[in-house]
Amino acid sequence: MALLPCSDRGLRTRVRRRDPGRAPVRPAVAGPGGPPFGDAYTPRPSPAFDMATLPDKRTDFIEWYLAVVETAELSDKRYPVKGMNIWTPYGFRARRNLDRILIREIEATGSEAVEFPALIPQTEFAKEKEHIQGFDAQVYWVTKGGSTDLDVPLVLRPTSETAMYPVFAVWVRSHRDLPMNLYQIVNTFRYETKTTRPFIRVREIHFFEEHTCQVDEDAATARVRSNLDAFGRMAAAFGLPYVAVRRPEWDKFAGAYYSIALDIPVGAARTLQIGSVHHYRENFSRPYEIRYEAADGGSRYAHQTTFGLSERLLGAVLAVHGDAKGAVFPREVAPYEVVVVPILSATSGDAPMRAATEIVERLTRQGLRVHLDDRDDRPGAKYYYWETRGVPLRLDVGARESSARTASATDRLGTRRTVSLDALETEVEGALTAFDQALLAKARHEFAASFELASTLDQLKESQHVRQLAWCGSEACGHAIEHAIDGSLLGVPEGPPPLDAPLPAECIVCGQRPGVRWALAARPL
RNA sequence: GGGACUGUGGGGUAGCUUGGUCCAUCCUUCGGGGUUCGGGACUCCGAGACGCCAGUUCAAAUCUGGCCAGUCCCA
Repeated sequence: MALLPCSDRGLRTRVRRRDPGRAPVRPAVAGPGGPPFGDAYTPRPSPAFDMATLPDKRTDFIEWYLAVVETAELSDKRYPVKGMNIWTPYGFRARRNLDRILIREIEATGSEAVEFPALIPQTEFAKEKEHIQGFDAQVYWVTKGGSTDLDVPLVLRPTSETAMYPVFAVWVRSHRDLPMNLYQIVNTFRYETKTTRPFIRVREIHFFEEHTCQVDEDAATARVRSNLDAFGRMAAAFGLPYVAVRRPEWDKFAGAYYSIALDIPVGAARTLQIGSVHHYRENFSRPYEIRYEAADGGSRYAHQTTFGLSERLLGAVLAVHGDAKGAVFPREVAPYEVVVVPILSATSGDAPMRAATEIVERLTRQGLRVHLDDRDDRPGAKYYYWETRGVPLRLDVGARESSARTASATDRLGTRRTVSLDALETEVEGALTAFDQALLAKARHEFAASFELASTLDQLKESQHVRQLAWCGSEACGHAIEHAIDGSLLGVPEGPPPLDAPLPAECIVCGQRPGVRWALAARPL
């Protein structure tokens, strides 16, 4: 086979992992002189692998996550540069679906796709002070062309403000040019020094970024709202309950007037930021001279906004929906929505295969992403295989079904039903819709259970959830909260907080200041 | 920026403290044959590794140095 398949032949890896129930295999003592041999050394037990057992999601979240990504073959970690993801055929299918959802929703709000270059001259990159400071430690530099040093070093874009805005300055002339709402989906590069994780923390980021220019602050605020609404529709497609939080001053995007982050709870007491919307006011339009002539003849600076998302959404889908068997995809994200497994035996004849082929053809014509698993393998092996890969719906056709003109449908949450071939299209559609609803309901239930009210500093410290607390808004108290939980003050929720409770009169730290509001705090993943 | 640790077939590992019994163990994977096929089949045959470069030594997966890659901790 010349090309690695994107389906059930799989990549040439099968991941096995240590039985999580086993005692730690590494000796606790490791002297400075090297490996802990001698008396302190206990031989490792021979590894026990069990395909059915992933690490426990509750207790070993990260290990579980990595195992899910590997067994689902969404990514290949065997690349010699840290944090650079390889999109496998199966993973790329998921990524395409991710992009499709983002494109559909953002274009519905009147945004247009563009693409700007990946290399940015140092001179442009350096124009906005806070921005450059925020990214300075994270940029890759291109300093040579061949063996010749470049006159002006080039930055490999960590984000595209500084690539776009010098050009926006040329494009924006009149108030009639506004609003200008543009987005691009490109790769950006950030030199992460912390541990990288597939989809969640990478150095080459598959980045969705919308950049807009508006006539004034109110129009920019309206664009922020519009982005938040659009994100709500995107999140629905991903089946992801989330909370929009206005980040505290010290944690906003470099150069922003304010930042609203989109956070989801994952694992125990952790949160994952899956996107952000920023209001820049004139912070960039002034240094980049993005000015327009207003209706009254005056010259004004544009007010700008940005909206950023990435493949983290895929990580979030895995983190939220995945279970003890592996990945679980909502139908819109799923590489395949339906897999058909013909069940053949010595006595079954070719009727099951004929029925399976008919099903695949009809559902494909219906616009579904369907795959026929006709491998020479046992049915049970195929069931496990597709379950680890998160396929929403599986249709089995054996001798019993084919003679009855039916198929047995099992969704990824375990719901079984029999569908009639006469009404195949509508019944499969119904099963997929029901699956998505059940998945979302499950996610919402877990979302609601992941927050906890903290009324005292002790409660704040001991909570094993995302904390909802009363905060006066001062930076000193904010840092006290962060110190107490060894995490971050995520900020103030936009709209109602996750937990419906009467707002205390006093800040959890200082106990007195006015201006108290609900805030959320957690350890970011 | 400072410190510590790790690197063995495609994946996971044993071997390393005390160099030789290792043309490297086990599980899985991969290729081929046969019997099978309604929840991870069995069997037979075959394939596949000591990160890289030097050094010490009669002898290096094992010791030393450098490099590369990765992980963790502290700033």
